[in-house]
Amino acid sequence: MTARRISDSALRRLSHYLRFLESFEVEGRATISSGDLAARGGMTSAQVRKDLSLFGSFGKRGLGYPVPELRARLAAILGVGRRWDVALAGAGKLGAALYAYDGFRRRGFHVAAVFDVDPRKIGRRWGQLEVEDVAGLGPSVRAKGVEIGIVVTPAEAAQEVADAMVAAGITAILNFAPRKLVVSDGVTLRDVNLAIELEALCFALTHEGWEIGR
Amino acid sequence: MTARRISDSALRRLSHYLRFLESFEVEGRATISSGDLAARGGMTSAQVRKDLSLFGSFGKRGLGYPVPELRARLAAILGVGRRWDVALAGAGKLGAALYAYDGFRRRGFHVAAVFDVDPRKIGRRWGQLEVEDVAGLGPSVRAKGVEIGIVVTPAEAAQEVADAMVAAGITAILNFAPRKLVVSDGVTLRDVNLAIELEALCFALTHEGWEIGR
DNA sequence: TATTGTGAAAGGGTTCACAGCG
DNA sequence: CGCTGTGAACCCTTTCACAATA
Repeated sequence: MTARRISDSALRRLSHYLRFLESFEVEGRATISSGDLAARGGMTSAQVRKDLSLFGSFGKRGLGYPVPELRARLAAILGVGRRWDVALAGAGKLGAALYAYDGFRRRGFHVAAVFDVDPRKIGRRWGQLEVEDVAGLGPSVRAKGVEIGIVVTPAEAAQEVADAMVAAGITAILNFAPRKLVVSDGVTLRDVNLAIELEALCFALTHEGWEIGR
Repeated sequence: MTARRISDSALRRLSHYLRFLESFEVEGRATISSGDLAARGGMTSAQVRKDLSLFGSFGKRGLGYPVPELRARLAAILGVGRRWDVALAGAGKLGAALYAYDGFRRRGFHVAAVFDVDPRKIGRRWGQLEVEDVAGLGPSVRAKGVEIGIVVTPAEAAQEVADAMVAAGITAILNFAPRKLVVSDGVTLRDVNLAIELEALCFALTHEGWEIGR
């Protein structure tokens, strides 16, 4: 166990396992085999075992894995057992949708600040929060101890906002703006790019018979 | 050229190349080398050449690629030169954000129908559209010739809605619901899962020093 | 006996390096 | 000479297969 590297696909699978285990736990299952866990998500049993073995051995040979225990270990591995404070940059429709998204809160993510440039939006109340001027992002983020930034600005503003987040000490950014951002080493950046996903669908529709691989 | 398979990562890169080329074209550049194109997105020149070579040879040795021509070829390869009719299932905040998203329209995606189960939402006007009862999804999608479905329902309703879409002849689905969907062979499914992206950020924050691979 | 944990093999994506050509 | 196109090498991920063991 304890490697220094995990592939993006393996990391995504861990998230899936966690969700599957949560539902198995609700169903009252005490143990589960790698095969049953894999079946739930179209993976293979060997893959499940390899993925888990990156972090230790949690199972019993002949029996499988104890469901509540593995669920707890996975949550700890992913780091989702605690509350995480998030800053939203961009008080537009997408920002509002994310803010209202309930699965967010349920997973321990707490929107601690919302920023925008638009004077008509600044000062508006969002639940307990007030939309702040993006100019004050640095001090506000520092004061609130925010660790995760979400960029939901137009493409043009995204890099500038990301820079401000990094300068304020944020080291994990989720970017929804359709533009490639550059961040310094040590900052984790993930992109959700609607255009790319839609173009992949168009490609599939246009090239019947082609396979889109892992 | 003309393979039968492309990796997901290569396909995503093609989308990036297209966007880079569009901006190079606006800047008035006539030709561009694989190195310059790669530099824009942190890729390598060999990767650019390999990706493009899947579909033909578009460059001139010693010179590079003609910008407008390659842009057009890429757009054709991705299938984004035309209008695509899209159906949105879920008239909630996220659906509304996507509906209003301008990059959408600009890329040729046209929301042709919006569906929901909530009687209070059904019948409401969304621009030119009226929110329809999801019970009538099949006939409506068929009548309008919709080819792409976007699922923005709660997790519980997602599979049922996807099934209805497939039954109505849709073969390309973008799923925003945080749940693994099962679709028949021949249907292309892509997921945008906010929980997974956030958990990946938590993992990175929790495991300083770990690298998250491609 | 059923199932894990894991080396070894296979598969496939990326990088290298260079021949080919404008 | 500069840059593309591509076979070969390399590297990483997935799959296989089996010894270990509850």
